[in-house]
Amino acid sequence: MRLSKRGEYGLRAMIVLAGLPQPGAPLPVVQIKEISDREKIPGKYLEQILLSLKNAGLLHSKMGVGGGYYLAKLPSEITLGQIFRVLDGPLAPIRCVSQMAYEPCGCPDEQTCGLRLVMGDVRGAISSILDHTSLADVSKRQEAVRQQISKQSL
Amino acid sequence: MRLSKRGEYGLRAMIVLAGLPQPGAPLPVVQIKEISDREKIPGKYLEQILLSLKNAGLLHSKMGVGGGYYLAKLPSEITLGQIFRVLDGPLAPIRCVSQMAYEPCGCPDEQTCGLRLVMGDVRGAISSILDHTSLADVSKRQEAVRQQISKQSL
DNA sequence: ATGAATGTCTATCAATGCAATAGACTTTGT
DNA sequence: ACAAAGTCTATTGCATTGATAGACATTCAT
Repeated sequence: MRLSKRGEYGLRAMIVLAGLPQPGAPLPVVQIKEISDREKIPGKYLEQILLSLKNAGLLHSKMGVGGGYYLAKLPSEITLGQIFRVLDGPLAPIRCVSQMAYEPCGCPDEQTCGLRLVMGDVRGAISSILDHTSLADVSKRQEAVRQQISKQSL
Repeated sequence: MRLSKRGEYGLRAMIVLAGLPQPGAPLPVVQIKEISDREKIPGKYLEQILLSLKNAGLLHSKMGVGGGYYLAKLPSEITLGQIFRVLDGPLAPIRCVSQMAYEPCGCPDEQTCGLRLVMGDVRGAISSILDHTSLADVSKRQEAVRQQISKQSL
């Protein structure tokens, strides 16, 4: 049940983009290099990943001096599920329970297939997290943890 | 978030083993060929899979004429999580949230890493299903669905 | 207009893992 | 002794993954 490096890097990058201290301007534009340094991700690889995310409509970019990437929507409007699907495909562990990419699996009877019943639950559980957690939720949660920690250290 | 064929075949096979109509004898012994025919799994591949499951202590076997495989414990004592881990490794999407195979992931601060917080939830959700669903639970559920269906057809 | 800074695009590569196949070997029952 | 099962190890083809490379396009400052 593994998240690929592609997916991992992409999610990390989007979380950084969403969490960066916003300068007065409405659009915090960040360069690839800034993100790859911060998160220790190979720059050239991250390049491809951000490009995919851009082509999927989750990021916008600006070329040239002072350019970089910025979120295409508000952090509260981008879910981790959207990001994941762009980079790693369907959430479902097995295609016959996928909502976005269903395909029959050839078992004798799909309706009563035990594996399918359980994997349907798993897909649902994963989706209920990733499709209902936005980048804004992640930032909030990080902040909450930070406060928790500073409270304990008193 | 994909289940490998190995994992899929192994889970299917174990579910079959657990669900087979039990002849009077305490141990329903089933041959590889029987399972591979029923579930349309390449026989030689299934062989390796069942062997792994045996070496992991989830199956027992009997060689020679009239031999085959049978569950090493009661269906209620074998969880899908156990089977999954033997064939596909840790449940966690990312190693830094794995209970069985933890490894640091090198992010700046693990405690406040947004990705880690969310993937921890995902791991928990998957585990709460697979580690709390036994082969007996699967059989019960299949039976329930069958009854549901026959009720509707009236 | 020029040049530097940035993103865009496509190709390529090595390594790995996956799915499957093959075949020789061992044990057991009759 | 033979046939029916599981055991074990090697091999193979193929796709995917993670990464690197380099030529190209756009933008801005001067």
